Amino acid sequence: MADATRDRIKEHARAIGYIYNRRAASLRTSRSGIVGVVVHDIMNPFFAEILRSIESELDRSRQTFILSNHYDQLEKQRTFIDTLLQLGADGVIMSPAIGTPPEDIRMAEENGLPAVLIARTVEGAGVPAFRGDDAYGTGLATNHLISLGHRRIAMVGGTDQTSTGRDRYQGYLNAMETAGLEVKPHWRLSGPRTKQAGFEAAGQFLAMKDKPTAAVCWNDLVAIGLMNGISRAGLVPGVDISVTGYDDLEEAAIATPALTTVWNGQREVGRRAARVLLDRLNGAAVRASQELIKPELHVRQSTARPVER
Amino acid sequence: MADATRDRIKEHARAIGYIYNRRAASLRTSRSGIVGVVVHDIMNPFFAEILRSIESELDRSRQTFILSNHYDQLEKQRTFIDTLLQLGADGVIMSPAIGTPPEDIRMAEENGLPAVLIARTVEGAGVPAFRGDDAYGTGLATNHLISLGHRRIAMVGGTDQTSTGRDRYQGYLNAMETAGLEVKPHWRLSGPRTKQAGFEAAGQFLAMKDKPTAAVCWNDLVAIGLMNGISRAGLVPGVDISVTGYDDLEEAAIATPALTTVWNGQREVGRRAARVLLDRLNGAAVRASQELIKPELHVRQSTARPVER
DNA sequence: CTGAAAGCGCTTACAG
DNA sequence: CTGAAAGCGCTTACAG
Repeated sequence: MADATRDRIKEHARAIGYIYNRRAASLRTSRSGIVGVVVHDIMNPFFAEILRSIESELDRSRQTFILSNHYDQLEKQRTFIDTLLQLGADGVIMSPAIGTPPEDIRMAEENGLPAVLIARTVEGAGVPAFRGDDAYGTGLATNHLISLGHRRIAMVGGTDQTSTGRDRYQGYLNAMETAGLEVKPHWRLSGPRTKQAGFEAAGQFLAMKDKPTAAVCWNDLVAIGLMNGISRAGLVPGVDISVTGYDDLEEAAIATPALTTVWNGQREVGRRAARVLLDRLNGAAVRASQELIKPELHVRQSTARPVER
Repeated sequence: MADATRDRIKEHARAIGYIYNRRAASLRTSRSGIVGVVVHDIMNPFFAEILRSIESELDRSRQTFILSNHYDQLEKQRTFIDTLLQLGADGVIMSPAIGTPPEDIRMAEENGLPAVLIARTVEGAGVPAFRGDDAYGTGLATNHLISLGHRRIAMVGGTDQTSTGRDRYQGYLNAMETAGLEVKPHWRLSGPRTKQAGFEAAGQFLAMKDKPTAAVCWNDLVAIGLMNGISRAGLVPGVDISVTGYDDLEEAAIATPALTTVWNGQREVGRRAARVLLDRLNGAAVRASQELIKPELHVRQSTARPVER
């Protein structure tokens, strides 16, 4: 049958309500047109912004994408990868759950499910990874506070269990040490990663002896929560306590006070990850590249010279 | 082959790396284990909370769910429904895009894709719908402000193009009229549905002549944005201007000031929608029921007696 | 160039 | 109870 004829038939078929059966096609061609995306939590605006750019990139190539949260539970992540394998998905973009062994990713790859990592890295996975240069980013924030005259600076939120967590803390440490400033262990309030947790950390922060005059926060959510908690306690964030965020979410600019933060290139991360995966689907060779996107400091109203009262 | 034997073989097969091919199974059984969920914007925390409860409900029945945004574009919604049909999805839970004709939903149903609506209704679609009682909810907020002594009350955000928009405005109108209060048309600032838009609406709000002393907002995002804008202008939300939200997002309680808002039962909406869909998949008959979840007023710090200065 | 047949990996109805 | 065969709806390699 000639192509033109086939096209005409298909067009007519569609008009009268024919539905193309992708399962059958996929069974035959072993191409499903499905790409999986799994992150810690899609409701987190940081991932939400990445997802939006992945979405627009995949849309363009008419790939359907399946989204899932793993909530940092390896088991949930494994179930999802299993599902993708069973559905014959063409690839997966993932922000690996804490503790993901490289074998999990290699297993996917060996079963024909190419993977691309975002936001976090897995040592030895041998697949492309896209994320921001976290150490450099918190360095920017810390140096900014130091240059304003702050000497006692806390780091609020995050965990040492992820590469991102270690890198961000390291950037803060390096900046403090380079400036010859003391770093007290109890100035590290690790844990918080949400607005709620940042809000709750305010009490702990304000109760510290040698109370810091500034806080480098894990992300914008923690920073905004912390600022809310500081306000609730009757102090003025951006005046009494300087606060920096991380990510530069859309929300950072309209917070009160407007948040000084580090732009993390989430659009860029999503776009590039999607493109590399699409390239791989079209037969390009894997390069286990580690692309670091250079963050930028966006100074707004939440940081100022320290006020000694 | 006996069941026990089959099970033993399957178990062994899995152990040595066998991957079950769901496409093949689905082709044969015409059951795919996939449920589609399409909403205006999954990044909106209101939907995010609904999605979380849908997720936990579907997880329990081992259904995979595919998520998509339609951004209120009918074309995107149609493409997604097409995709679901092609993949042989078992059902769809949707918050219909503005202007969705009942035929779109009937088409899905006729092709074996049962639908359940959330948050919005489509007249004549003949499928179950779950949402809050919006008119009642904004009535609660408006009456609360009236009882505090407010006489000039604005309504900020939302659109008349959705059933929800019309219902919420109607609830406000009814409450005002029942109390014998005047409603000026320019007190309705329609449009805003995001934090950003609420923030931008503050200028317009504060510039009104006969400036209202309180604002009933479309949702929590608009309310928080508006409060940020009011703060930025040097006024104190919750003192100079009372503000109510809608939805009672997790964020409402930690906003500054803590937001008085209307709990909208999003968990409940998601849970029930998922259950009814699962029931339908298991052969239960459709009932085109319209379940209204009763909202509740949660009073916090963003509302107080009016201050005439 | 055209058309009929094989086969993707399952499940189920059926013959033995 | 067991095992071989048919068939879901596509695509592709192949014979004519």
